[in-house]
Amino acid sequence: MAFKTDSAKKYLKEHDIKPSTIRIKVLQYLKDNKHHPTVDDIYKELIEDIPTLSKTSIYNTLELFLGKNIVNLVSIDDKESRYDIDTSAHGHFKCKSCNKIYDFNINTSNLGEEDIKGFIINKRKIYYEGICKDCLKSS
Amino acid sequence: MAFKTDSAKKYLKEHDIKPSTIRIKVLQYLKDNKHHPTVDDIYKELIEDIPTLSKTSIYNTLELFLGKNIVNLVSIDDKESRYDIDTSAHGHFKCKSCNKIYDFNINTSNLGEEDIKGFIINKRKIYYEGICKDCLKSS
DNA sequence: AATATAAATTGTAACCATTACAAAATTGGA
DNA sequence: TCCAATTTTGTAATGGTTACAATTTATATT
Ligand SMILES: [Mn+2]
Ligand SMILES: [Mn+2]
Ligand SMILES: [Zn+2]
Ligand SMILES: [Zn+2]
Repeated sequence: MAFKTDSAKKYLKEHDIKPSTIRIKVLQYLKDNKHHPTVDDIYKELIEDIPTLSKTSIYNTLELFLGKNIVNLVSIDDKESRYDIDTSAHGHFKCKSCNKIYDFNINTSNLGEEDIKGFIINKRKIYYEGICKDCLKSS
Repeated sequence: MAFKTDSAKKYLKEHDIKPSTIRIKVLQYLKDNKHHPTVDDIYKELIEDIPTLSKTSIYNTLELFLGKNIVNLVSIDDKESRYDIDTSAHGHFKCKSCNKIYDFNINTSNLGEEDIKGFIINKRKIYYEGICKDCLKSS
């Protein structure tokens, strides 16, 4: 637990979120596990600490976080949603072999957005898929 | 029906797909309706022609088309999958107001993919969301 | 402290797109 | 025509997500 409870409380308050027990724990989990976890990943970990935890609470919390823009939804997986506490602009690469999701930096400024000039762009989602270096090496 | 039956047959054969009745109809629909339809969109239209049509057949056909790389999956909508017969490299913009999905050209060559150098990239999916020009005008 | 009110959390059922799978229908060749 | 392979259908199951009312917890008031 690298991300301390006090930091979590402060962070939530700064983003206009009342720091409840579950919100603090979810935020800590996201800050400590930046590997784009699913709802189930988070639930399975937190149920250890909070035996009464409901999966609905994880959904509620993430929905709240999304609304406050402190997490981003990563829909690179067709089955279940993933969540990313890193809201800086970056792309995601999913390896079809090991299923790992890699972050990579992007430079959208010269991507070329002439066709949608005059549109308001709120979110840019960049999803790549293929085979990662590690998997290529071991084959 | 701009895309003729004979052209559809030829196209399917060229891509190693046996041209069955349903496959031909689905391909024609996709060629004539490039607005990224859902399974239900396709089903609702084709059921008019083929009263015995099963929705499973649409799923089967699209799964086959995906495997043969003649359609792309567009996952910009969180609820249901969309399909695109245009497999050329382009991005998708979804307007949160009118829900229309726009195509736009991209230039991934200067997007910056240094972080995943050495990876095999099979697919690039670029999803934007925001408000389109038309919706901005009428508000 | 006790009470009242609001907010957070839980539990359960429903939703619904997608998948699994076996039965039925169709196709094409011998 | 007969047979086997392929295609298509119908139905049930799956599973992530959502709706929502009940319960619990936090906060404010007296
Ligand atoms: Mn990320
Ligand atoms: Mn498109
Ligand atoms: Zn890999
Ligand atoms: Zn619009």
